[in-house]
Amino acid sequence: MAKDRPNYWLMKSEPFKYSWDDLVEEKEGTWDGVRNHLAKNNLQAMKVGDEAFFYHSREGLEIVGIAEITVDGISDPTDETGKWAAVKIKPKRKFDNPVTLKQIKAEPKLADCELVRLSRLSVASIKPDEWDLICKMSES
DNA sequence: GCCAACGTTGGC
DNA sequence: GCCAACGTTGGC
Repeated sequence: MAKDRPNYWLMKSEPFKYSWDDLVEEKEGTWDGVRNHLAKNNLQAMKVGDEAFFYHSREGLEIVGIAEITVDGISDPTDETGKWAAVKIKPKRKFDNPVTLKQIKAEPKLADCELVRLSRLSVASIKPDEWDLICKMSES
């Protein structure tokens, strides 16, 4: 348990559509509405216990906290064709200091992460060392 | 509000 | 199967 690290992800949401506070209020939220194949692949690769950064796009442009996957591999309830995937998440920890996109771009080690490279991808994967670094950045 | 990047669609 | 046109997304 201790040595096996979960997978790490980054989930983007527009705060006026679905914000971190909305998730906290709901206690558990379904991450649906994804209509991008790469993002779908990432969603399907998620497992219960994986952790994901919660990122506010368009407004804020910062990672505001960490969510945990509570249910994996469900089909998107908003999709009638049944082709798209979704997961359920719950808030795990809010960052003391949100990590902004500007900070991430200013960090050479994060310059080639999926968030920066594929700015339009709504569900990106995060490497463990990138995860650690961003967590550290949120503490200072 | 603008524009660049990317995905999708449709004509050939 | 290629590629141009178009729509959408997201950073600025």
